[in-house]
Amino acid sequence: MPRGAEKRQPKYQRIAAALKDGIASGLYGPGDRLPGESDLMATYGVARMTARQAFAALQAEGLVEPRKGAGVFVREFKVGIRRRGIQRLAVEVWSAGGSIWAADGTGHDPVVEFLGVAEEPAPGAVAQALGVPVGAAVLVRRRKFLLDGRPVMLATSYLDAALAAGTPIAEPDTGPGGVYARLAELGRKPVRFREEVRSRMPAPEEAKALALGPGTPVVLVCRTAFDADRRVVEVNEMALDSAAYVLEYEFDAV
Amino acid sequence: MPRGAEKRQPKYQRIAAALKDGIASGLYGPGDRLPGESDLMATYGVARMTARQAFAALQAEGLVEPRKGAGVFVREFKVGIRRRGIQRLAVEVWSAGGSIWAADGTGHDPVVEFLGVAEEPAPGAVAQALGVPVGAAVLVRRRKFLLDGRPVMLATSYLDAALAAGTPIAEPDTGPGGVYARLAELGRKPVRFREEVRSRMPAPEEAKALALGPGTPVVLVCRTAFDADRRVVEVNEMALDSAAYVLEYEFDAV
DNA sequence: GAGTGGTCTAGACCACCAA
DNA sequence: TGGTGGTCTAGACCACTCT
Repeated sequence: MPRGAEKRQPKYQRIAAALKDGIASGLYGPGDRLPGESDLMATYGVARMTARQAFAALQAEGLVEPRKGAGVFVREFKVGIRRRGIQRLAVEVWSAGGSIWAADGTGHDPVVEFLGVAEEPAPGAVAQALGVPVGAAVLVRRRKFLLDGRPVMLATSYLDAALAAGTPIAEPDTGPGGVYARLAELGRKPVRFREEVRSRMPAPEEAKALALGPGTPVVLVCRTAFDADRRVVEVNEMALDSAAYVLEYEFDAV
Repeated sequence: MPRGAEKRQPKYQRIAAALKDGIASGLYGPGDRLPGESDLMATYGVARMTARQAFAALQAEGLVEPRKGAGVFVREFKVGIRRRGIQRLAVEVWSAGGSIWAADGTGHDPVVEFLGVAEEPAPGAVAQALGVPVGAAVLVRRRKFLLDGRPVMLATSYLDAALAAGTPIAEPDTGPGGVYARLAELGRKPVRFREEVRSRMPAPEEAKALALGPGTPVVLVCRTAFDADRRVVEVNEMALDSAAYVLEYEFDAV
């Protein structure tokens, strides 16, 4: 084999690969502390910035998490919330006054932190979906969901202000069955839903609000609710901690 | 207010924020070149590593993309593929010999790069789902999908080898309607699907195979296909370029 | 108080790209 | 060929955590 043809790989990548092996092999388990920067400097005979680059590569993959003053630790993944996209929105769930979350099978409901409700001018895409003029007032409800004290989702719900103003929908607590039950009482019962799912890296504000470690993407779910006349009654934009969620959609082939 | 209480923000974050403003305001549009490292050093009077840290922060958000020898450029997002999770798997699509992708509305089918088919011992989770003993031979089909020459998805399909071996399913080209049409001919027609959706940062191999820039997550879709007896006939694990895809699920509330 | 990671400096050599 | 980003060194001071 040709001499010196394969050896070209940056030092920091070799160090990162070695650490990754240690994680994969179980030498370092979830929550364990990895060798520190000075350990790597001594072990591999490199400068500190090189050791830091190795850690940066692992952070970018979301495998490790540095803690100031303590060390670098193997990520512990949160318990997955299994979000059953279709069953959870079945009419009987919310029409019976139940929480949509009960269908998610976590065993216990999350804490909802209410961040506010307000009338605001509609963003372009939302206005178009709701069928109101761009800039028209829409009711905006913002909430944060926490499970075991950890934030897992941010949700922003948009409704036609002409429809929802003055109803319990504009209150912090919308009552049993939530917004959908109230919409049904207003004669605008949601009968069909569309969820669009995307993913990207979080903006710094999102990372802070969800307490995301480096290398953790957010999953964006945009749900549109339709009534029997195919009119849009709600648009709900959610940002989920990708380390906390599995989205499940189960359906028949016809 | 307390003196000196607010001014504490690292230089590299201030520089990153200034660049981000430039992107948000349209000063730097998609594909534009940003000021280089030496520009930042001169403009802000910082060392090179500090300027690089600022760029690293933007890369982690997936906003910019460095090109060796050329500069740092604002990311251009790919055209979104709208993947209609439910309609695309309707029986009539593949039973008529059509491509599942035709329902995705991109206007043109992707190129499929066949990476191989083989019998391999089943990974634990797959074996359990397929109802075969752990380590039993399963048929594994690996493919890469490209749109306009760019890779957008990796797919690994698992089937019971006892069922699929010796059939067109074990061939590179499975014929009109694909694997599902062949399963139907074998009396194991898929009638129900479950898709589980996750997201995380890619491993280096995935990033390379999908030509992902830094700061681009992958969306993982694990599809399980059931026949009329609720037996699992296929498990398909897919890794999607999150910058190329929007997943859509539309369903009734009952 | 000792050790950790966070930030920052001031240099260096290299491979790659564009003019 | 000149400028770009990629890698790397050898120091420095700081805030924080742990004990």
